[in-house]
Amino acid sequence: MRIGELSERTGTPRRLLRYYEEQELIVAGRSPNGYREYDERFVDRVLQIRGLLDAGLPTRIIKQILPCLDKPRVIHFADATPEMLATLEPERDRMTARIECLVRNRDAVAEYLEAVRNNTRRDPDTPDDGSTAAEG
DNA sequence: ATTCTCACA
DNA sequence: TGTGAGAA
Repeated sequence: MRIGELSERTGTPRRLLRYYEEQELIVAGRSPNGYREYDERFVDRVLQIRGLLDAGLPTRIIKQILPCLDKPRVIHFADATPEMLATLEPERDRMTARIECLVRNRDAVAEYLEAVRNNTRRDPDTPDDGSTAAEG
């Protein structure tokens, strides 16, 4: 498939797909006319990249771990340099911290929503004549 | 349609 | 990290 189709199927702007290629996150084949050619598995690959990026990982790190994620069943221990592991561990901790932060905020929002629901059980369309100022 | 590069937030 | 514009 060409870049347009991959773009639609991954919800990723074409511009961004080329950017990922420039960052060496993906490598596209080329048609005789110079157009990029992608095969089916790039759909999942791009989705995974988006996920890692969204988790806060820099492209530089993703580039390193992507080959390992590509073949989850057979991890290439030889590629796991001490330097790479040293880089990855802080990233793992950052992800953990991010998750905890999200959980806190989700709970805070949920609590707010709950409180608001309890206070606004009247229909918003109903004119307010002030008779409901004090409740409960 | 697709490609590239330069510049910028 | 991601986008816009111009040109081919």
